[in-house]
Amino acid sequence: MHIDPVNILKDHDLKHTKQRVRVLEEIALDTVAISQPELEKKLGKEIDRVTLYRILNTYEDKGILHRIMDMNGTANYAICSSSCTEHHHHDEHVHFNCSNCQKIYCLDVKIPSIKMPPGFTASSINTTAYGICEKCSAGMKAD
Amino acid sequence: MHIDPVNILKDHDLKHTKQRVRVLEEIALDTVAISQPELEKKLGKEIDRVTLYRILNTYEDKGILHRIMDMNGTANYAICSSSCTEHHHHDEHVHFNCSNCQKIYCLDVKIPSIKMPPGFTASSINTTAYGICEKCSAGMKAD
DNA sequence: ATAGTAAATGCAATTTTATTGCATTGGTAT
DNA sequence: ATACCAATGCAATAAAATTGCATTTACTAT
Repeated sequence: MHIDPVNILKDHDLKHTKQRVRVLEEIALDTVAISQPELEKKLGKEIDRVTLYRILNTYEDKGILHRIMDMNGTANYAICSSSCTEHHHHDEHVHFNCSNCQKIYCLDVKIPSIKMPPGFTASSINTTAYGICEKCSAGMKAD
Repeated sequence: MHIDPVNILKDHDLKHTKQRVRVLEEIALDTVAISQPELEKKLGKEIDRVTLYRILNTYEDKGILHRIMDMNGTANYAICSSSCTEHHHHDEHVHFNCSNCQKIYCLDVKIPSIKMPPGFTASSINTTAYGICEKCSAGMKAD
């Protein structure tokens, strides 16, 4: 996937700052989602903790990133597919949370449609599988 | 569903204490899951904050409760179906998280089976739908 | 280019949430 | 009834998130 932070910012009417660019760069490095604590560890020297919170929030609001909660309630972030807009996320693919390396993958697998009981109206749906990822099962070496 | 806290404790070799009974009673009151903060609010006068944490953890370990993370990373708890054991949860039904009242329902809907990509081995899977629940759509009055 | 404006950042302070250690209390088996 | 061990409560600490404000930085119009 080709990520151009500068254009992403332009496209969403966000000011171009080095902190914002760095966050996008860092997240684009890997195809798997990265957790907020990891980001903090990597960028902590360059970007203030609070600023990071704020950047992640606006990115999520704007539909640039999507946020996946893992089993422990920590936020993980991945770049949204191009179809995401400010008010509707289309990250309706299956996530995979490795119980060995903790990484969260955005799988190229659609979430099957599910019939809701009468009275319940679903506007979005999220499914995440837990288990061992490909890297960990080959070699079983953590990260 | 018929819940007998005393027997549940016996069945899992847990000591019978009034705090443990109260937690189970409180959770059994409603068919929907209850969040940790809500529990704390309801039981805060009777049970110490720390004790509540510990009780919820042991219940989860023992397979008495299952924990569902909501969109905000807060833990919600519901009584496990009878088939849960200490080392394997069978809460493989769809959850519904109402964006109005925040309640989490355990729907009587099975999670469809999903084929994992090569290399990925799923041991459990979780899907939660977000939207408006039956109570909120009838009347649109929050809790 | 420059100045003006509004927004983004960093820092400090605060709040909320979670965890740990230890003395005391309370169940349970004998 | 007693003794033992686990569970509880309290205090202290740690970790995570939030808020307010002064300063800096990007963009716009001139």
